Amino acid sequence: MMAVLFVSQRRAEIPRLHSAFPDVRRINPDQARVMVDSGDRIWLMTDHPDWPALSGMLAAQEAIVVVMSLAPNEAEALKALQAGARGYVHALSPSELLGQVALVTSNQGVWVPAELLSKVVGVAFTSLGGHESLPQESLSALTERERAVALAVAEGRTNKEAARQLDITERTVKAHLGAVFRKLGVRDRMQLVLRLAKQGEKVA
Amino acid sequence: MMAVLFVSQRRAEIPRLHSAFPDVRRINPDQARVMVDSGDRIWLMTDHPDWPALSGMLAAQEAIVVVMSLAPNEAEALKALQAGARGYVHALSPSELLGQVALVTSNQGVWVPAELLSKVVGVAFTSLGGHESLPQESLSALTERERAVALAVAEGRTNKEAARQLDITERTVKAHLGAVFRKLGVRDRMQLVLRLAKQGEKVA
DNA sequence: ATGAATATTGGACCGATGGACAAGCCGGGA
DNA sequence: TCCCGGCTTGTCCATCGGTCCAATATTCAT
Repeated sequence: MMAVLFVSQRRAEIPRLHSAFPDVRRINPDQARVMVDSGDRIWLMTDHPDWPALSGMLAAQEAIVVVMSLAPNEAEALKALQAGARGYVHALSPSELLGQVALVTSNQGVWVPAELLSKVVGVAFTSLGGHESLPQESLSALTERERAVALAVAEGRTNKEAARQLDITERTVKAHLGAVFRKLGVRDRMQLVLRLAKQGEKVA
Repeated sequence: MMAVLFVSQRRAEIPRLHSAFPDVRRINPDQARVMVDSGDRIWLMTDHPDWPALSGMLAAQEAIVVVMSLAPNEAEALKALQAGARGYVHALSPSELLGQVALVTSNQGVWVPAELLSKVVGVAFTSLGGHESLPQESLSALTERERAVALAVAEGRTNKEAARQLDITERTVKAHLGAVFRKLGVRDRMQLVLRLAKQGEKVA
């Protein structure tokens, strides 16, 4: 458990990664889906065409994904974070920095190179003006926690993932979700997301 | 050096912050500009009207700023990060969590509550126009039957309902659906409907 | 004709989901 | 102080959803 894995298509290894984490093992992208376990720390190279999908899949399995690029840039950083990665770093960073990244990401933190961070945040900030509160129409009938659960689920998260994000048990997520279904008159999570999507487009 | 400071207008102290950091001292917002030094760790309450400006000033002095709010929300989180804060957290978080936040932010990391993180990153990403694949594009990768099943499921039907509609077995629906998931790189029907919804709004 | 892709179905397996029934904790109001 | 609504967790259980291993038939291209 808690394995440290280096996922890359072409590159066999990264010396500084090994010096920072002697236990690191290298696996192929297509091996990743079956070899990765919850809590594993994944260093994912961007040398595979489908690395965002792979990142999303690994993140969904509650692995801690850090994307490594040989040519870091803003767009790729955002893609990585959107794909569930907890970090985005230059592949040839010093081992001390890699250790720092691991420390941060292992504690619910996000690590992005300082020069990219400001851009990421800036972009997010400037784009917030338009579509801030979309689906609060029917959500107003819900309590705060029910709303939080509903939104998490409507974003495609599983009950387990929603539980982890809200720091409650899966059982509590089910309780809130059941209340949401009852109040909104929908039968399951699919109907919920469709309902919210429909209202979202009405506002927009 | 490396002082831990709690900056708040009204609130005298936060018990859990003290238990996490016994050395923390409380100062007023107007004292902050002169008392803060490089490397200091600042816990900044949002109970002052000009807290974003204050955060920016402290960040410019290379202090590590974590914004604390009694009612965390997406807009405020973005405001905090845009103002140079390294973290944004609920003011009444457990002391263990506060310790984690300090650990992350002290190591170049960014800390945002899990439920807000996805939104912040998501907003940033969608504003960049990072999508390449249009709806026809992704659906064209599917066969005719796969597309029919995908659409039925994306409209909220269960496998059983989709089977009845297409006059095939539920088992066959599962088979096609599995192929759809594999080709589109999604893990389940929720991700599918979200994918199609996202692409749909771009076309519209 | 032979192989590749597609469509269909079966069985089995197991995790995810939603409901039913119960119950403890906490904060605010009567 | 007592009550109530919201938040939290538990167990049990039926169903749904997704995947793996096959199998058969059809079409199309080489």
